[in-house]
Formats: sequence, C-alpha cells, structure tokens
Amino acid sequence: MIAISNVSSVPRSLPTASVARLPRYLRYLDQVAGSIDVVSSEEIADGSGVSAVQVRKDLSFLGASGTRGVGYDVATLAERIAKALGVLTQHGVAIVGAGNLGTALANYQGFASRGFDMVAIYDVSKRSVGKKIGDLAIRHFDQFPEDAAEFGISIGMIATPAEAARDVAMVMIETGIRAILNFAPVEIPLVDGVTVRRVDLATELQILSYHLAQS
Amino acid sequence: MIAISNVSSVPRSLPTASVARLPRYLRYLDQVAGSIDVVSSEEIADGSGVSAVQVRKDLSFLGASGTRGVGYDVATLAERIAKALGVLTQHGVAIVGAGNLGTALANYQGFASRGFDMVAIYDVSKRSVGKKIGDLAIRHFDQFPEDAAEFGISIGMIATPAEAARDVAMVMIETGIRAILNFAPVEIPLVDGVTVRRVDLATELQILSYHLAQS
DNA sequence: TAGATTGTTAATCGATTAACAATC
DNA sequence: TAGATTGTTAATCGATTAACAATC
Repeated sequence: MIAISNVSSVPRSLPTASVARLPRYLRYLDQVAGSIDVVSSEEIADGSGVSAVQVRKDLSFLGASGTRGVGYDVATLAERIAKALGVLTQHGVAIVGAGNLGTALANYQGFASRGFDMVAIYDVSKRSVGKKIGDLAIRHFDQFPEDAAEFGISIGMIATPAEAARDVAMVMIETGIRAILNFAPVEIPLVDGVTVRRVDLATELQILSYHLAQS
Repeated sequence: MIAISNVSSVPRSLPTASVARLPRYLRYLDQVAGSIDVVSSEEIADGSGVSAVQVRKDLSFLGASGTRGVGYDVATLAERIAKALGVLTQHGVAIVGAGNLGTALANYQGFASRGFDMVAIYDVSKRSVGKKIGDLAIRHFDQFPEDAAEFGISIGMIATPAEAARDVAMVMIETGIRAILNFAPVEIPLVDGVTVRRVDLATELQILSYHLAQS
C-alpha cells in the first residue's frame, strides 16, 4: 500500500484554540515592527500573555518559520500569520443596528488596519435611516440583500435588539453571508458553511461573577 | 490513614467550559419560565445551542437536580444555576471610558435583570466629566479609588482607548477590584486573585476571516 | 410494567505542557 | 565550540461524547 502524504507547508486547518491566539501574536508583532527585526518565542509570549511553548507550538502549525538559536523574523512571521488568518485580503464589513452599540462599532478605529473595511450600516427606524455615522449614511435594512454583492459585504455584524437578531441573521445567511459576529443575546441556528461568533456581555459578566463567588 | 471526603453538594469549582455555558442555560430558562414548569435536557439543549449530553453533564456538576423520566423543574434549576454563578447577590459595575463604547455599555439593558447594577461611569476628559448618561453623571477617574467601596464596585469595565487601558487596570487592581472586563486591545498583567476577561473585536473579526479563508 | 429521561462511568478526542533533539 | 532557541515527539491533562444503568 502506498500512502501519499500531504506536503503543503500551510495546513488546511489549524486547531481552533491556536486560531484564537494568532491575532494576539499578530498584534504584538505589529507593535514591535518598527523597533526590532527578530523576536524570540519568549518575547512573543510575554507580549501576548501566552506561554512560550504554546507560542512555538501554534507557530509550528503554520509551518516552521523561525531560526534556531535566533528567533523569528518579525516581518516574515507577521505576514505568515496574516496570511493564515486570511487578513491579507480585504473583507467588507456591514453593521446592522445603528443604536449605541452599532454606532460604537462603526466608530471603532483599528478595523481598517487589518484588512477590514466598514462598508455599510443598516437600521430599520425612519428616524435613523439617512443619518450619517462617520462618513457612512445609515441605510434601510431592506436594502441589505441587493447591497451585499455590490458593496462586497463578507462579514455581517448584528447589533440589533434581541428580538430582531434572528431575522437579521436569516436574511444575512440567505444573502450568502458566511461570517457573522452577533452581539445580541440570541442563538443563531447553525447553518452549514456559516460561521457565527457571539460577543455576549451578559455571559461575560456572569462568568466574572462566578469567579468572584469562588474566592 | 483516614481520608475525610468533601460531601458538599455544590462543588467548589466547576470546569471552566461548563461555567461559560451556564449563562446560556439560564437565559433559556428565563425565557420559558412563564410558560412551562418542567424542561428536558433536550429542550435546554435546543434552546441554547448545546448538545443534550453536554447539558446534563454540566448540570450534574451543580449536583443532581432533575427527575429521571421527567426533566428539570424550571424555577429550581434557574435558581440553582444563578446561585452557582453568584448572580443571586448584587454586583456593582463601573465603566471607565465614556466614549461610544462606554456609552453603549452604560445604556445596555438587561444588565439589571441578573444581579448587575451599573453604579458609575468614569472618564478623564473635561468635556465629558459631569455629563449625564441615562441617570449617571460621568465622574472623573481620579475619584475611582474613593468611590469603589462607597458605591460597592466589584466589577470594572475598561472601555478606554488602548493607551489608557493598562493604567486603568492597575488602578482598579490596586483599589481591590477583582473582576475586570476589558474591551481595549491590550494585555492586562496577571495578578493573583484577579479575573480579567477580554472582549476583543479585532480578534473576533480575524477569527471569522480565518474561517472565510478556509472554505 | 413500559417509556422516558436523568446521571454516571468509561472511552475518545483535542489541547497543553514537558522533555529533548535539532541546529543556528 | 558553546550558548541559545526552535520545532517535534511524547506525556499529561481536561473536555466531550458514547454507552448504559438508575429510576421516575
């Protein structure tokens, strides 16, 4: 029997835990990019709150890129991580819900830095539609499906009240959006090929509460 | 040799992964509390996007509370989870940073529902200090240390720009705050007895980007 | 009793850490 | 060569899932 081994240097998929840490390494590398050229796993570890072994293990999944006895070239490594995360290509981001949170998200700086491009913000209230946030005018959510392709929306953020979140998600998914960041405290049904991440304030507070209760 | 076993029914500490799921169960139970008295692990699972075995396993860590062949009493279970999470007692929450995000957080409803009480919001800019958000006047962050005990602040939220976040965290920690929710893209040094959780928009987007790149 | 559903034990899986060989 | 640091293999740990006994 002959086994044909896969020798591509960047593996098709990384452990999910590693993926979640890569952005932190990338941020550290961005920070030091001006001042140093080479960093050790120890330095990356200190700068990103992870152990040095963990850093090396994570980076090894990307394919070896350091030099033994020396460290990692900052620019090379940053590019490698950025490539693995897919942030070398541009992603159009749309926010749905132009309340306090939606507005905060729209004004958030440090998006653009890494491949993310805020292309539209939506609401349904007559009062908000048409108003400007930064240099984006709030559009009616009914327009989302036709806008999606034209504006190149590939990531949708849900910043609506809980009641509306599920419907918004369904429209996004039907429109072909495959990545959703949901800030509403609502379960979005799993759909094949669609990644939904949730940022949930109430949950975070309750986890903190648990830890307070423990000690 | 005599081993003295610990027989308290609620264990001192739960697996961290379970803790993170408990708030979702609690939310589902709150939703159905009016309409049904008893739920099965299957229903909880459907309502919170987790498998039924997982639900039963998690709940078993809290000490058995269901009835075989029947299910879980909604009120009893909700109380039990709330107790384990420590949300039966009230927690004072303070926000530092009264920009877009801080304002969004301050206006966030559904805090109060579960033991969390927004008690103060801080900033350092002369323009904002004194202004009102809802019924809280923005206070100068210099006052934080003296306010902490008086206002009963036990959870601090950092919604400042990245540059200020670390210093704010240090002040909080020195003041004796033991639970911090950090929205700034900055590492907070680990301090014994202090739990820091981070909500990081840029990381979330990069994780979504990774999944987009995969498929 | 039969059907339903919990709660637990054992098996599997994945992630972290330890140890160390490779090599600059 | 000696010192430093990576990258990998093996060991450990923790979390999830499967199987099933307990019991309403």
